[in-house]
Amino acid sequence: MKKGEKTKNLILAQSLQLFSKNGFSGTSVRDLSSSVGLRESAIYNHFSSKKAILAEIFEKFGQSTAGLNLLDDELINMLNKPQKFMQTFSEKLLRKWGDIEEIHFFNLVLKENGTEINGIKISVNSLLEDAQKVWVMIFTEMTNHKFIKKGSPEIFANEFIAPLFFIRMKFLLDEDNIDLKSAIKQANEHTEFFWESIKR
Amino acid sequence: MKKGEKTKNLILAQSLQLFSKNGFSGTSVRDLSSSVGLRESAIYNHFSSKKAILAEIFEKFGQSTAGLNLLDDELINMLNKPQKFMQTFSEKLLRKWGDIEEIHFFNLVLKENGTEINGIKISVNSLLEDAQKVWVMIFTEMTNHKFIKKGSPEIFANEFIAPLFFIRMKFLLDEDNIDLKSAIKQANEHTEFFWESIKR
DNA sequence: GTCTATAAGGAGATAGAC
DNA sequence: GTCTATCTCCTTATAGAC
Repeated sequence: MKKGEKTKNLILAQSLQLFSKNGFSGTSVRDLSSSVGLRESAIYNHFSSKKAILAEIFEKFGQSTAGLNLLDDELINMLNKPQKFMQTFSEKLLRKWGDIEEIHFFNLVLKENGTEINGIKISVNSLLEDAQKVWVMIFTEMTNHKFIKKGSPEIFANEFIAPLFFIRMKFLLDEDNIDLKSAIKQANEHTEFFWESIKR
Repeated sequence: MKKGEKTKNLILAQSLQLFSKNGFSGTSVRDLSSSVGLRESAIYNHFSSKKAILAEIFEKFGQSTAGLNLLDDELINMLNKPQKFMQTFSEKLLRKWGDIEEIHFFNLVLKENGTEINGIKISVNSLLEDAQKVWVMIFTEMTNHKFIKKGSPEIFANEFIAPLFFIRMKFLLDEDNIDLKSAIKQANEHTEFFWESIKR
């Protein structure tokens, strides 16, 4: 990181927090600068406009990984034990979702859903669809290797992911009431229930 | 409805639409009045403040029914046919969710999640929890009457509702891309899949 | 890179005529 | 109930000194 980027990153971090709490329109450059400890005008030394800050937040956090980065070797080697695989993955995913920056970003996406930024529409849907695609792949693989029973990988993916998103909304949305423990517990219950439906 | 309430209701309707699209902070009284066809000051003849409009929107739409009002006699008499019951209910629920005012209100709740209004916190969670409670009751009933297999009604409720919310987010969130047909199709697939897990 | 000062317009809200 | 006119404060953003 360049030396001069320190303040810029501080502005980005504070912006993410404030935007996620009060929305883009609900946050003034004044709010923002005072939370960083600068004057308003100093902000414009790092960003050309308020909207440019939002754009850069989405550049930084916006490339949804849909949990793809969680698929390390340890997990891949578990593909032949689907229940263990799903349980391990869920827990990793929820821990990632429980991270304060992830929570802020998710809240921001919910608040700014539909807003256009640099010609790209902010969309909750894209988050859901990305996750779905990954799991269609995984269940296709599992079906091909006969680790699970025959069936539509699309339906399997929906049925597996939907409750995880539900859990995220219930336990990992309000930063003052993060309940990772309950989230993981409920995810385990889900995986167990789901496994009964897809085991051979 | 009183005679003088006509304009007031028009203001409420337009506000719901604009707030849901641009957020509360992103909508000015000016935007609002011009969309109604009045001057700003005329708004204050019906509401004491901009915030009072938001409050009244939540009074009008806010009492989540969680689908309770969908439980008519026709449905209640189907309790002994759980699959048919769930399928009929889902379709009714999705049709309700596909209503343009419901979509606007849901988007508003997502945008203003966490905002306090008259001391009450706007919360997506309360929507989820309300729905969950209703279905815990239903599955308890079904279990007691041995229409479905033994199991935790709470888990059954989560597993049944979560995919419906997922479907709502996917097909009934963006008012310019409402896809009720796909929503109902996917809900039927879900019900069928879920039924296999809970039938005796 | 941050400061002070300032521009130019938008915000919510009120007063009083019709 | 709606209008015109107006108030006061806040908003994003820029200019130029240090």
